[in-house]
Amino acid sequence: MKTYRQYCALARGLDLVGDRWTLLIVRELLSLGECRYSDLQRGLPGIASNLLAQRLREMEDSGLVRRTALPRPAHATAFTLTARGAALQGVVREFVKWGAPLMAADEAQDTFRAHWLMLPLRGLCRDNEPHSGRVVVRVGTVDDGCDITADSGTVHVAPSHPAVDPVATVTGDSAALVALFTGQLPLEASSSSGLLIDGDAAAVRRIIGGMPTAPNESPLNRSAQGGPTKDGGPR
Amino acid sequence: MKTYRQYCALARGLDLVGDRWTLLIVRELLSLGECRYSDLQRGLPGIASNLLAQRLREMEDSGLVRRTALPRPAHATAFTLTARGAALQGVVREFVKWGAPLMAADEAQDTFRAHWLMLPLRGLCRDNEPHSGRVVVRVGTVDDGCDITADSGTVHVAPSHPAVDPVATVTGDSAALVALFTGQLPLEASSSSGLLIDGDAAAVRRIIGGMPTAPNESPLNRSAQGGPTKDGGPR
DNA sequence: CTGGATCCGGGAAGATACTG
DNA sequence: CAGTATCTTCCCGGATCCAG
Repeated sequence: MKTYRQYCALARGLDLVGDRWTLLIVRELLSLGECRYSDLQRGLPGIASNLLAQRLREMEDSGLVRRTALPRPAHATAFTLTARGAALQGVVREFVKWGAPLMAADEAQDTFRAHWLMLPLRGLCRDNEPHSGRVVVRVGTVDDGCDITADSGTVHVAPSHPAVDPVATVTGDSAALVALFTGQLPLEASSSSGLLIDGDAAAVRRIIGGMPTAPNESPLNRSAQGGPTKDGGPR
Repeated sequence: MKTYRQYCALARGLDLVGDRWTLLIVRELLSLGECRYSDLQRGLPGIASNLLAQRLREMEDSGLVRRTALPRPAHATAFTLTARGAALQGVVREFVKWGAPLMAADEAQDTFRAHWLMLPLRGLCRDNEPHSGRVVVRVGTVDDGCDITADSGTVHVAPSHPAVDPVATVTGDSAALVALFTGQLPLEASSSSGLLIDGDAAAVRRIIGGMPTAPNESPLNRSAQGGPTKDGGPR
């Protein structure tokens, strides 16, 4: 992208990550961690192959991404965020918060990947049974999804891992998934709304952020960092 | 911009504000409040006239900007952020924090407007004499700058206003201004660093965030929301 | 004077095919 | 698997012109 040539922190930031697709690449690396080229392609439907290669090169040059060679298979490469790249988390988090209301509109032709829910889910999920032991709930599949681990009050959201055996798996329609985790769709109504809950439904209930949706405010707007938020909400 | 066609809050957010110049227009409206077309042109050096008009139309269509007719002069228009547009403050704030380290590199040919400092300054300034009465320090000029008001512990940063008579005015080299307010340039050294302080230097000292710069962390990285400042946002 | 519209050249993005 | 090559399309940038 052409630089704005403005001595301004916002403009200089946009000089680096304002290009089309760049922030979505950051989303993938922030969610999935270390990625192969083909992982990124799968997580970024619609991107042209040459563009992905070009962006990765630019991001490497500007110190946001690190490229490492994998031992096997041959010609395998891994892409990771540098500390500087990972520092974009705050930007992405605010963007997700701001964009949350846009998820209400259901453009049917939009593609969906279950692992895109990871970033919002990190702010949405709670352990409603802080005195119970470890359970894992999977959203999506092994190939595309995430494992939500609740353990004595803490919650962790990680990419689906084959070695993990979840006690419950939630799959189904994208809009219904969002509605479920934002509390707009009660768990009981899930089966009639394009959602399939396989396994221990109680485990699913345990991790769903239970707060009732205030009018005009999506739960996605809560701080994704947890803790005693003094946040005054969006201004 | 072409939509990403992804059912993801980040992607949908970028569909609306990911276009070139859009977030910089938000910066102007967030800093300055109500703006005329020509105000925006002055604050966005480098933008083509047609592009500014097109962006404003798009932002109006997507509910980020409101256009109102001014009584005089004839055919004068005012552009303002809607609540939804102003809600981008969090995104912009995080972007400014992330971009702060990029201000160290001094690309001499980058243009500079003093009012671009307003957003960072809202997080940077403190009232170091909470028991003193109201003083106003101007950074920049009446035409392009901001008035920093300290009053019994609170700080407000507003666009320069002709009716205001500051007790001190700080002007000078852009990099030196940044260094001064990030605490990297002591006030005493200012005169030899391309900075001109006109008036009551003690008032300037009063509002400068005094913390010594920790290694690897710019003071710009402090939360811009911090403290009990019931900041009502722009305007 | 303010707030645009119009035209055009260059370059970035998009689509697809191909390769070490 | 991880890209490159090539072609097309369309957005951006710069200049100029125009209506109220």
